[in-house]
Amino acid sequence: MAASIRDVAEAAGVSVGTVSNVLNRPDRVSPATVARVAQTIAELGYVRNDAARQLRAGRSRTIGLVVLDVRNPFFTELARGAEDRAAAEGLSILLGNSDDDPARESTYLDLFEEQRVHGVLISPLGDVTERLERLRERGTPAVLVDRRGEGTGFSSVAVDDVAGGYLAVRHLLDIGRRRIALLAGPLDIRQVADRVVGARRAIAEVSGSTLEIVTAPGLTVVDGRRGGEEIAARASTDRPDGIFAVNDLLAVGVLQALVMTGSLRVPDDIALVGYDDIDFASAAVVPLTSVRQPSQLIGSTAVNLLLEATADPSLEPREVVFQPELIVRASTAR
Amino acid sequence: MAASIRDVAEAAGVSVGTVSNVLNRPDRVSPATVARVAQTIAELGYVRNDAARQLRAGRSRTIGLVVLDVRNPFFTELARGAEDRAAAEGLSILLGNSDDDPARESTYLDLFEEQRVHGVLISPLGDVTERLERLRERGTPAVLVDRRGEGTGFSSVAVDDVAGGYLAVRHLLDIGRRRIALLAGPLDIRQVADRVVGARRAIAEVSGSTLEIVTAPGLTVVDGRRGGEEIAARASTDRPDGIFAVNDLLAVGVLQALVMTGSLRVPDDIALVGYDDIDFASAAVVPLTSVRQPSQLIGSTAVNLLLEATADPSLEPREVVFQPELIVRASTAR
DNA sequence: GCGACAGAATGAATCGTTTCACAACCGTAG
DNA sequence: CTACGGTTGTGAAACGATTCATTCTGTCGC
Repeated sequence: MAASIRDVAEAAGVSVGTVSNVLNRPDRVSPATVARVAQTIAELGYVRNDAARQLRAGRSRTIGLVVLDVRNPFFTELARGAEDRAAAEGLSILLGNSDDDPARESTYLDLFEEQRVHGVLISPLGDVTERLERLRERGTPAVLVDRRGEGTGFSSVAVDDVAGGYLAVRHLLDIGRRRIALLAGPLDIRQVADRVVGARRAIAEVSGSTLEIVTAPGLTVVDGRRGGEEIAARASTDRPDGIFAVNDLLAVGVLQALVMTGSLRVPDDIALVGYDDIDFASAAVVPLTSVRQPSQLIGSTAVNLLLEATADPSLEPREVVFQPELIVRASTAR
Repeated sequence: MAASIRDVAEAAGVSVGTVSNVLNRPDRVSPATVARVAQTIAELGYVRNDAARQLRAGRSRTIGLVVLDVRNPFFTELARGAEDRAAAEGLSILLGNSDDDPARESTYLDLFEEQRVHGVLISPLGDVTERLERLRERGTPAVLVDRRGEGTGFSSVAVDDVAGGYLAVRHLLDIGRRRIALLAGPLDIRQVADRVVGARRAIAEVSGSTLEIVTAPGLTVVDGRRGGEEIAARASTDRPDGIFAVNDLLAVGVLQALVMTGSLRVPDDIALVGYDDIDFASAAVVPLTSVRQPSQLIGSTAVNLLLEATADPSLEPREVVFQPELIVRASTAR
């Protein structure tokens, strides 16, 4: 039904090989022939069949990316960074959303394996190193994103969450706050735990400062609101003068709780710092100071590492760690 | 390097055809042979090569989906609905984000065409009907999402935005509000215009009610805040007692502006209705009444229409239109 | 006028799977 | 004992692009 390279060859009066050369190495073909073939391609509406191409090449021109949650702007930005970088190499991104479900993660890896994907970028959930090793034996490299490679033997791109936690709390201390509350999510999430470590480090540097850790069951706005309400209800002597919420959703919740009291002002009574710098952070009632991660850069860097590994599989794995950046807004501005 | 079906056949002492049958129609093979082949497949770590499969089949087992904006929860939910439905048919979803850029949209269509995708779901941006017709001639059906098919000859799945606008304003009238302000985004966005039409219809039904249209330059929280500030600054005689914002981001902005005045209360002084029912709507300072669209259902229905069209390409195109649903929360509760 | 040579074009082999016409085998009914 | 139907299994022919060794063509130098 659809025109194949053979049809084009016949119509243009050349061999299939020549048509292929026009498509892939036009410099090896005389300009006149290139023109003629291009013409018939247009006339016949010929479109290359990627499956045949892949079969011959042994691998596809697609990079598989598995993220924990597509609804999280951090990951969509990351995906965007990866996509743009990949496009520059003529590769495309197949985006999978594991949605915090190991079964879904595994299904995507199966799919990628059957597709003989060019490489895999993954922000791993379950224990996938075994799977990834199998892929590597097959010649498909993998790069971990938003997670240190550590002893896994894979390259990785991550953000220094310890530094991020430090930045946030150090900033609160720098503007004169001393009684800091840290609103954390589940401490078994590595990112959360690291940010707490960083916060402790900052506190240790300033004598007379104290850190109180309040844990929330999740990382949503509602969780944040609960935490904020608890804090707002305290006697003023028992209240912190600075709060670091380990992500922006929590911070937004805290902000809502404080604003609703009508008496506590941000930042005058309590200064507030969030994490992730999502769009909502700058659009909150009181624009939120937050710690920004270079999400697009993480994505593009991950693709770079992947390309490196493709070019030379014997290369030692590399661990790239980016430093987060503090974005100061009204919620901590004096 | 990687084991092929031929290697499996040799190792198991059967023909390639038999291995293929074990994989695709195990009922045609004796149980003993199935077991033996399955065993060697496991031993050799054989994984089917999808490219070869596709080449033979003439089309891939993937559905291409192009959305306007992956960061919009409406579309990620839609994608999720499509994905789940597709998975049930053994198909997977290739997700493309056009990001309001016709060039990106076009690039994705190129990619899908080269991949001989099973079908295309698209929430179109530029004029793509010509492209889609070409795909259809090739045997690749397409379904439009979040947009009426109208005279295009393609099936479509959309939401009745006129009804949505009507629902929102009718609700404000039902709770006794009469001076309604409608905070709109750019009126050349079809969805926005339709919601305005629906709002007018509701107003026309209740004598003594008035509708004032305030247009914002965009659809973000910041735009909403500006609009809200303008309204809050008015003399009380000139102030509406109900506001319908054409999306939740605008509504959140309005809410922030009203709350910040400290004197205007929601819903006592002004009731507020949003649109889309994003997560933030229920998590706002005052939980937001909103109009919900069945996003997952739209996605799964779109896949259904696609499968229909695949099964019988001569079928007349169908237009499915879903009705939105009003979710009442505190921002309008008496 | 001849050989050499570069540039251009050819066409067959190959990638790994599915499919389908056919062969082999087995048990059973006549 | 044979013929027959049904089940299993076989193997070769596609699918469409790329690649590479080979052939062809024309030009140039001597």
